[in-house]
Amino acid sequence: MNYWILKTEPGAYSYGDLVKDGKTLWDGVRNYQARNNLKAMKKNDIALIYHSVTDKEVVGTSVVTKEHFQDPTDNTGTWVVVEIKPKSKLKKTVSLAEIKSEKILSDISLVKHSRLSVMPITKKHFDKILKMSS
DNA sequence: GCCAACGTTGGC
DNA sequence: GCCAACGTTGGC
Repeated sequence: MNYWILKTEPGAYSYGDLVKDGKTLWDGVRNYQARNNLKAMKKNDIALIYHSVTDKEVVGTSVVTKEHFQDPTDNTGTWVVVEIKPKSKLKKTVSLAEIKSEKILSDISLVKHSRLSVMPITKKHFDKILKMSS
């Protein structure tokens, strides 16, 4: 079981949209590192959903329901998607500022590689963020 | 194959 | 709205 963070601009697609849809294809990823992370995602892995730009906070968790396959919005065969469904909304969102203020979270990818849209997170860090959300 | 130019992302 | 960071593109 692995843990991930998926970043999205809530103006484009928010966690609320995911809840409303019940499931979604995480498409439109056009970055090789992010793609490689998508490819490493396994069914039942857990991903935190992070709202970038306007909110800058982690808002909920999701579950991988289908492992990677070709992105239907891409005809070059280069890019892939996974399917996820919502798991649970955080009782309290965890902001980027809060994450940065926690010493053990200060060097996670979310902070260090702010432009990467799909990134792994260790269980320890995942648990810490969940703890901060309750 | 190098690197300058350019476009995009995302925090502030 | 600005700008730093970074990835990609294209000329050489």
